Amino acid sequence: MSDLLERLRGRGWRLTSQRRVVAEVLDGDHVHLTADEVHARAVARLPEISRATVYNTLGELVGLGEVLEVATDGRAKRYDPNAHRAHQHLVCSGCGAIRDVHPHGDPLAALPADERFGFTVTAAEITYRGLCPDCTGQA
Amino acid sequence: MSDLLERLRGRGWRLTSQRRVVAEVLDGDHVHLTADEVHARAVARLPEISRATVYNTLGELVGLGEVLEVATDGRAKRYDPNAHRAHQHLVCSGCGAIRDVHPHGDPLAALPADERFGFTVTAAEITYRGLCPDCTGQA
DNA sequence: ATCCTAACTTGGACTTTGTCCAAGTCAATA
DNA sequence: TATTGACTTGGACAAAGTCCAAGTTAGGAT
Ligand SMILES: [Mn+2]
Ligand SMILES: [Mn+2]
Ligand SMILES: [Zn+2]
Ligand SMILES: [Zn+2]
Repeated sequence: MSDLLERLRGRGWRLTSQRRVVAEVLDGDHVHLTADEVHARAVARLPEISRATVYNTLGELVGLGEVLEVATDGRAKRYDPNAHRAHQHLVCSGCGAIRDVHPHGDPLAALPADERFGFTVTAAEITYRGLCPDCTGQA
Repeated sequence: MSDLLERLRGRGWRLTSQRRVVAEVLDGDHVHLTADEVHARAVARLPEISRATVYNTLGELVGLGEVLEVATDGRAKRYDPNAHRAHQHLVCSGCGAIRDVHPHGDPLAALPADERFGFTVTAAEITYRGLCPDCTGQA
């Protein structure tokens, strides 16, 4: 993730303390934070950072393909820095926990041509749902 | 969908004009309306129906398994009356159009045991993304 | 080292989507 | 047709996100 800052500089970004902090917060490969969670953690390091800047920066990172937007429920979007290895998500219906998972095969291949209705289909996102070990116990 | 009203009566529902109208609006198998779209169409038939009742009724139908909630973007949830035949969704990234699709194979089968992290996995939702015929033209 | 300025950040107003509640209405049973 | 608990209503409230005018600053130019 530290080379993320390099890549951004290469793209002509001004390296502000705000952007640095957002990048730090997103560090790690199994992180799926909401914008407000990113903001809360950013504030811990840089108390005056605003919500607007967090939203702006996340949006820019998504636009550059450095971060993925994940909408597994109808609630707040989650921001996923693991943008460079294709993966899917396993979500606990009890507590909302999210894990990265790697199903085998190409999910696109399962959609036959006569089910594509003339669309140019470019991606398939799979959300697996179930109960995590903790939530399986207390029904 | 007219037997939906029968099923609901069987479950002890009061058959109010509001619920009847919401059921009528949801009639059809390839409909994916937002709550506000349902409300707008319901108002056309029953001008005094409230947003709260539309939300209540949709929530109840989802709870009964008669309607599915679909969250394909980070925007408003869509309500899908096609709850009795398993299917997935193909979404146009340009205009948001949604089609029901039926990929072959069991999507759950693609997730190996060592990628389940102790979860009891019960469902897999696939969102295929691409451009519809109309949007493929004007880049 | 200092200046300059387009790019960036900020707080708050605003929008969209959805929830909640107290008060009023009505469907269904008797 | 009387009763009553289920249902509906409007509006207040909340969560998630967008937008903007005004202020600040990173980084190139001097
Ligand atoms: Mn992920
Ligand atoms: Mn559908
Ligand atoms: Zn859980
Ligand atoms: Zn389209």
